[in-house]
Parts: sequence; C-alpha cells; structure tokens
Amino acid sequence: MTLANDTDEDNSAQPSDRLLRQFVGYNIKRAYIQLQGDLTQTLAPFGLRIGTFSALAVVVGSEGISQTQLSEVLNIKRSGVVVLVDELENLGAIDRKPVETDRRAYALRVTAKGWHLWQNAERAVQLHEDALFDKLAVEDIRTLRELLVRATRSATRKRQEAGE
Amino acid sequence: MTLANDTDEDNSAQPSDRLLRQFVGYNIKRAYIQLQGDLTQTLAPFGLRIGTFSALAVVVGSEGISQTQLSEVLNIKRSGVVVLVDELENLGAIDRKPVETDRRAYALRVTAKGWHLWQNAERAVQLHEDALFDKLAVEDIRTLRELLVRATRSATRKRQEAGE
DNA sequence: CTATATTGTTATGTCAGTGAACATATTTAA
DNA sequence: TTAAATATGTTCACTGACATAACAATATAG
Repeated sequence: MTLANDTDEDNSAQPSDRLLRQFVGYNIKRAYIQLQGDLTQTLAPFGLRIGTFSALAVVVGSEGISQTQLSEVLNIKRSGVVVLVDELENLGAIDRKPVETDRRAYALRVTAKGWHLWQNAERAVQLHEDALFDKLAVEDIRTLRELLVRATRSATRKRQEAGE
Repeated sequence: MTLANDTDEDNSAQPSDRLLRQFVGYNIKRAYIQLQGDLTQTLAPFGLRIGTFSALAVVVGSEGISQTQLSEVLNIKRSGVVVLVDELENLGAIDRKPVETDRRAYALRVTAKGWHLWQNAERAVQLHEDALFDKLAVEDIRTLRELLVRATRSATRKRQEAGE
C-alpha cells in the first residue's frame, strides 16, 4: 500500500504528491489506510482482526450461513474462510453445526459469547469512526466532496437513462 | 482484504453484509478495491504497477528528490523504495544521479522516456477513473454522501474552533 | 450406477510491505 | 581532530492477507 504521508509539516503550495492527489483512487486509499490502521487497534482488545470482525458481522446477520456462502459475501476464497472461522471458533464466538441434509457442509452459528462480543465490538468501532472523523485532513474532505459530486452526477445520468 | 461481493444478484431487503455497511471503513474499502483492481490492469500496458506509478508521479513532481524523501512522501520504508526505484530505472523512466554534496544519496531524475511514460499513464488513469465512476454502485454513492456530510460537519467544527 | 460437481481442508505460492542488520558517508560532540 | 552518533541506500528474512491447486468426503445428474 503506497500513499503519501499525512503529516503536512511542509505546507508548501506544491506538495510532492500533487500529481497523485488528482486521482480518486489515491485519495480513497489515503482515507482507507487511515481508518484501517486505527481500526486494527480498536479491535485488538476484543481479540478480533478486521477479517474476523467482518466474518462475525456476517454470521451474526445471517445465522446458519455456510462457509462457501460466507466466502461469497466476504468476496474471498473458501480456503481463506477456514482461517477466519477457525479463529472465531477458537474465540468461542461461533460454532460449526453439522447440516443434517448435507454432511459436507457446516451451518455457522453465533454463540451467546459471540453475540456479546459482536455487540461490544460493533459499538467500539462506531465510536472509533466517530472520533476518527475529526482527524480527516481538510484536503481529504475537499477531495471527497469532489468525489461525491462526480459520483452523484454519474448516478443522475443513470437515473435519466433508466427514464426516471 | 475482506469485503462484500458487489454482485447484488440477491436484492433482498437484508443483505448479508448489512451490519458491515454501516461502517465508513467498510464502504471506503469497497470503493478502493473496485478502483484498485481495475487500475492495475490500466497500468499494466505501461509496465507500471500502482506503486511504481505513484513513485513516478512523485519524481515527476519533485525532480531531484532523494530516496529517503520519496519514502516519506509515499509513506513507506526506505527499503521498500529501493524496489520501486530499481523497477523504474530498469524501465528507463528515471535515473539515480549521484549528489556531489552528499555521496550517500541519489537525486532521482525523470528521463525523457519517463516523462512520456508519465504523460501517457496519467491520461490513461484519468480516463480509467472517469469511466469507472459509471460503475459505482448507488449504495456506495449513498454512503459517500453520508461520509461527506459527516466530514463536512467535522470541518465546520474545526473552523469554528479556530474562530473563523 | 457412474460421472460430475460441491464442501471444507491443507499445503504452497504470491505480493506488498516491514524490520533488522550492514557498508558507506556525514554530522555532532568532546 | 578525533570519536560517537546519525543518515543513506541496500540486502535479506519475515509477515499478513490473500490466491491456487490438489484432495477426501459427499452430493447430484445423466
């Protein structure tokens, strides 16, 4: 992940990454890295990583989901899900219930412990994001506004095409 | 990188990742992955990766920059810069000019070839991003609007604190 | 019933980056 | 001025978060 440093101790009119800041992808990446780095710390006290947090969220929201289905929702391969489910199972947050009608598959279920874990982690991340918004650089905000304008224009065009 | 699938072939009222969609980080990630995946393909014909593209942009914009400075702008370690500079040098896009006043350091310079490469790549990425905006899911746009509102509120609060 | 497909699993590879150690060169302090 | 501390670029081993490929067990289709 390559992105420019946030610390604008050099507030010259020509930042070294000015040619990159024109790109939405670059600015999105900056925003994401900032959120991600800190989120990892927010989740650590719960024994969760971003991946396991995401997987837990999906299982909480879709009880009985299979690992293959989970891999589709998370957009990763089945082999990657094994690690996440193992980790959540070791935490005692979910369990693999054998499916009677298909002995190859498991139905993933949240335990009582997992439910409480989810509630606490969810609240922590909400607070985390609220706090982090105060730290968004003004430059990022400007770019996000530009992004919004373009995205909205795109959505409007879509609606017009659809004859709305 | 864990994120939910874009293909909303299941347009139920309760998507399996609904608990994740409340988070800005999750939506930012979705947007970034979408942009990033395709950007890699856009850059491939030029022999560039996202990392080398970014490094080239910085050198173009700050001729004579050192590798340590470049690492600070790109927010990666010096050891990571070596790979990028090697790759750009092998492409003939930049060169390492010895600095007379400091024999440890190199001044990174764009070659004529590198300048043309940058111009073509920059244009390609601009076109790429314009085209990609049509593909941004409406849900992402909605979330980005929300993000903007919160970010703007945050910026306003900052200005008020500053007494503007 | 046989051929094909699917589920979860393991082992291995990849890719972008970090961390630690190093040679060389420069700056700071005694 | 010499000695200690610091900075630059480099190498190599390592990590985290995936993907790919092969596999056994099971299920489904022809």
